[in-house]
Amino acid sequence: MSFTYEYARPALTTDCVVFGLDEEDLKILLIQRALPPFENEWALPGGFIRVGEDINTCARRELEEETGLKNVYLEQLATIGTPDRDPREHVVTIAYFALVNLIDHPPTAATDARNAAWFSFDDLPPLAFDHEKILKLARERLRGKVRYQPIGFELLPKKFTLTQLQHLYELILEEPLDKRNFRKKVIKLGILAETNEVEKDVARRAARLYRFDRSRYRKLQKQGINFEL
Amino acid sequence: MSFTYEYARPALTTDCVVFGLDEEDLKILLIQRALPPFENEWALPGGFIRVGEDINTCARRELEEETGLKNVYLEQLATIGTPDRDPREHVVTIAYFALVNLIDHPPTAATDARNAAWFSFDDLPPLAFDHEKILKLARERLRGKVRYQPIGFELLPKKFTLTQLQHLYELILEEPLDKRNFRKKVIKLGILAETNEVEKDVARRAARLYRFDRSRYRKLQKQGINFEL
DNA sequence: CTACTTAAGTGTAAACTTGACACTTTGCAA
DNA sequence: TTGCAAAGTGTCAAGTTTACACTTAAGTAG
Repeated sequence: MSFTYEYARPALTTDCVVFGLDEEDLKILLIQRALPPFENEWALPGGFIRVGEDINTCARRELEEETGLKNVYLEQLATIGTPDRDPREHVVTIAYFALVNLIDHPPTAATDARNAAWFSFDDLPPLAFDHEKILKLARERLRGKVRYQPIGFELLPKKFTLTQLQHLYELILEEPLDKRNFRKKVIKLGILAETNEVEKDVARRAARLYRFDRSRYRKLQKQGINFEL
Repeated sequence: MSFTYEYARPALTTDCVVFGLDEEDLKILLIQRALPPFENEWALPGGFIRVGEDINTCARRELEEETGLKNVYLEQLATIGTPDRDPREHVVTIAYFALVNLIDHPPTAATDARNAAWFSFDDLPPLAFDHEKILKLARERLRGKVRYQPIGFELLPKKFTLTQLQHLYELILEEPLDKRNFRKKVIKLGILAETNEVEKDVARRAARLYRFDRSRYRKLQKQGINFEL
């Protein structure tokens, strides 16, 4: 079967930059391509949009098919339509970025048999197409986003310590933050709720666990905050 | 001539929300459709992407073809791909927003023979497709943008008064600002250069004219600012 | 059971920023 | 010359930001 149109059309894809946080680092989820072009090279998960399919649905579908991830936080990043970005033909791609909690979605769960793997942002393999450019764009967006929207719900486990949260911000902003000032500021935002649990299995004083206050978090996500430190 | 593909493809268009500032109001540039669907209705300027054409180039080309505007400030807004947004078939559109100075591009220049016209944002005709939704999205983006990027270069004439600049901010934010505080804040940003000219032909004390310091302006546009008032 | 290690947790003061607020000056026109 | 309309200007109190260091708690090793 084939499809005929009066005018030539570029092909349309979605690609997804998935950020995950583990104990140590901010990571990116990549898949290894099974087919040419760029066979065996690493690439962002993504694929062709089907007619009649909403583009956000497509991004989620491709993500699940290729990496097993679902129900992730997904946001449109940009659309890239440079004519020569795919050697086959003119392919326009809608880039997304996703935030997932690597502790609930550990590397193994996504990796098995699917050839998907998590990479540290600053230890990436060469990437297919212009995916490195898209990845950098996503990285910048994340850095920008953190200044006017709360981030963390999506990347951290349900319960976490203030140190973990600070560490996340330091990874995103790539600068050290002052512990006391960070705590003052983040507590004043009112998005955190103290639990009466503490960390387990640590060879030192255990830190108190917090969780996000979902409704307040969503509200500030809409309103915008001002987070500089 | 026709083009055949193995899989069905959505069509791809660009649409552009053009904001213009005149003495009184923030305006939007619309065109009246010559062909079905939505014949004779008002719509955002835009059209189909050609194979081999970069998408940003397409947005500029369509804007110039339909409205005569060129060399405007253009930024990607979002890509919308709801399958039923066009009654003919699945059309994915890449929405842009543009900022132009209505004093240098007066309505007449764009309107002549082309059926393009400027409308006040809160006095719009019914719009074709989902263009009203796109327009609202652009309006929100503009309101958000103003808080972390300097805006004005693109919308104001070369030389302008502080009152004009304040008026622009009041239009975008839809709230009145305090004159003294506004001036203090905007001057401290360091993006303004005093000229030694004043307004002409006003029946009152003439205000001093300012212009933007281009390099400082661009720098802050990249770095981001924090503008709340 | 003591000492050590490691990170948790906590407060203050100075500098700076924000926000509220009202009167005088200027230039033209009547 | 008087009136009008908008330009232009400063201060103070409240709140925010920033820099900075020691004590507490919990587990581990000797």
